[in-house]
This record gives sequence, structure tokens and C-alpha cells, in this order.
Amino acid sequence: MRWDDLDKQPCSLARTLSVVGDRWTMVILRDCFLGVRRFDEFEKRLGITRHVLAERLRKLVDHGVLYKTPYQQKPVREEYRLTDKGLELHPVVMALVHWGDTHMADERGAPIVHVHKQCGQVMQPVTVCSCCGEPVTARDIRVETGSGWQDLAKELLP
Amino acid sequence: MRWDDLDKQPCSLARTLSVVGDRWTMVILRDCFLGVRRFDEFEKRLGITRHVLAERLRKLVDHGVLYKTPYQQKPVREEYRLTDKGLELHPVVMALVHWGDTHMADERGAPIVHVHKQCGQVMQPVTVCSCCGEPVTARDIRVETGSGWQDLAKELLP
DNA sequence: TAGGTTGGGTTCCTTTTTGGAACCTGTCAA
DNA sequence: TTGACAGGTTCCAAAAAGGAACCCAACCTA
Repeated sequence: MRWDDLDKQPCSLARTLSVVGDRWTMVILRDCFLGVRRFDEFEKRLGITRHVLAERLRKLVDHGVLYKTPYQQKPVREEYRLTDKGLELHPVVMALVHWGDTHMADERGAPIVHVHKQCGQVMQPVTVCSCCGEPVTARDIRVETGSGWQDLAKELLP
Repeated sequence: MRWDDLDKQPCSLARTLSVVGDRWTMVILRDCFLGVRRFDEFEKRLGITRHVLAERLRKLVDHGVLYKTPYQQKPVREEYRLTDKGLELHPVVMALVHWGDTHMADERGAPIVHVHKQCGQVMQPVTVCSCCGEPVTARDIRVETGSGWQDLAKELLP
């Protein structure tokens, strides 16, 4: 399978990765969540080549994850901002950062910490069950085929 | 910057992506979480080329995300399993799947659902604050430089 | 005992993607 | 008039992915 066909897979993870799963997109989105908005600022911070950056930004705009909005006229200059759809990638970013903090940090600890505005504390993201509110780990989960997909059950699960 | 230098960045997200951030690794890990363990089963399910698969599995083993263990002698055959470090990527997988369910699903709905064994319900992952237990979104978070990184504060944040 | 199958790869070659640098286009300021 | 700035695009070389074929040890089976 070509990577380009990922979005046709009957798998939400594959479809998500077809948008954010290439080498640079998540790093661009990290900067978006930090408040970076302009082309040249992305370029400076990421050290990514301009034409890959331009293409990734275009793709994120096409998918409705970012939108362009002018911040000056004459000449028109536009900046990139997260849409609501983009903001909803925050749990993904938090989970990636948390794993890195736990498993890839050096003796200096986490480069960046997250403060929860409501409680004022430095926080780690915890994934809980939407029904009972208890923390969930991989071992607490059983996977089943979705109700619209019974016919593909044998293909979806090993 | 080359993508290969991501792991040297003072950023936990970049370091995490240096392990799981290429085109196929997360899809391989999705299958690991579904219980796939053998080379040929990965190949059949993913339709990925054998040599990319072999390289990705090797890299995940090198990083301690998977380990190889024999399931028969004569001839020795080994399978790949998630280590504890690998199991801790579960929140990342859940967050990616949830975003896909929300934003990339078709009329048939989620191909796969997650049942929380403890409460028996189909669940969605919710990210909450480790201190106060309240759900957090992007707008609830303020970012600060980690205590070991004050000297780099100007570089880390825009 | 020849021939095929299975699991788990490696090799080789072609096509796509990146990386890196240079170039283009309005607008403004010196 | 030259230069800077923001935001790209173009071009070419280098690296990675895709696809097919090959390898090998140990079975199985006719």
C-alpha cells in the first residue's frame, strides 16, 4: 500500500495519520499550539526547508486544521491559526509530549511544562474513560468492531 | 534541519517523533495494540513493503518500544511485543483514533470501538489534569519553560 | 527424496520525497 | 536606487519508500 492511500483505510488512526502523520506536520502543529503563526517564524524555529513547510501548511489548511487570516494589507500578509478541528488535536500533542518527557528526557527534565490555568498547577495529561472517569491504560481496553462495520469484522481485527 | 536530528531537539514532542514520527511506525503500533505480533501478519494487514517493515520493527526494538521473543524452536521463530514503554504509547494511539472518529469518519461511524473492561461501556478517551482531574483543552493550558531549561527560555517559546 | 511451503528476512532497482540553495514579487524605508 | 522583509516557487541532488525478486533453514507431503 502507498502511504497516500492511508486515508481510504477503514481505520480512524490511519485516516488521522493521512493528515498529520508525515515527518514534519506534528512539529508544525506543536509550534501552532505554542502560538507561532507566521511562515518565517515556523521556518526559523523548525529549520525545515521552505518548500516542505509551504506544502505542509497548505495541506493543513486544505484539511481544515489551520486557516489563513490576514494580519495586514498592502502588501497582504497572512498568518496561520488553528481551527477548532486543529485545537482538538491537543490531546495528541499532550500525549506525545508526555511520553517524551517520561522516556526521552535527559537529566535536565522536561524542556516545557504545562500549567493548568484553572487549578494553577503543573500538570500531566491523564487519559480517562468518558463513562466512568477512571484512568485507562492499554490493558483496561477491549476492542470491538463498530456497529456499522460488522461485515468487515474479520478484516479489522486480527 | 534534517529529520534525523529531531532527537537532539530540546523538545519532548520532537524526541518522541524521532521514534514514532515517520510514515508507518504509528500504524505498526496500532496493530501491536490490536494483538498483531508476527512479521507476515503485519505485512498482510498493512500492505507495507517488507524492507520498510523490517527496518521499522528493528528501530522500535532498538528504542525499547517492542521486544522480540521466540514462540517456537526449530526453526526459531520470534514475534514482536510491546514493552511497558511501548504500552505507554496507548494514550497517543487513543487520541489519534478519537480525532479520526470525530473528524474523518464516514456515515458508517467508527470502524473500531473501545470497551472499558472495568465499567463495561464503550468509551472515548478524555484528557484530564493530573492535579485536579478536570478535563483540559488547548485553551486551558499555559506553557512555561521547565526548571532545568531557564537558560533556553527565549529559544523554546516564541 | 524431490518439490513445495512457511516465516522472516535481504537485495536490487525505480519512483517519490526531502534537503538545500537560489530566485521571484510587492511594498516600504533610507 | 538599493536594500530589506514576508512569503513563497523553482531547480537539482540526496535520501527514503515502493515493488519485485531472491535467500535460507526447517518442515510437510506425494
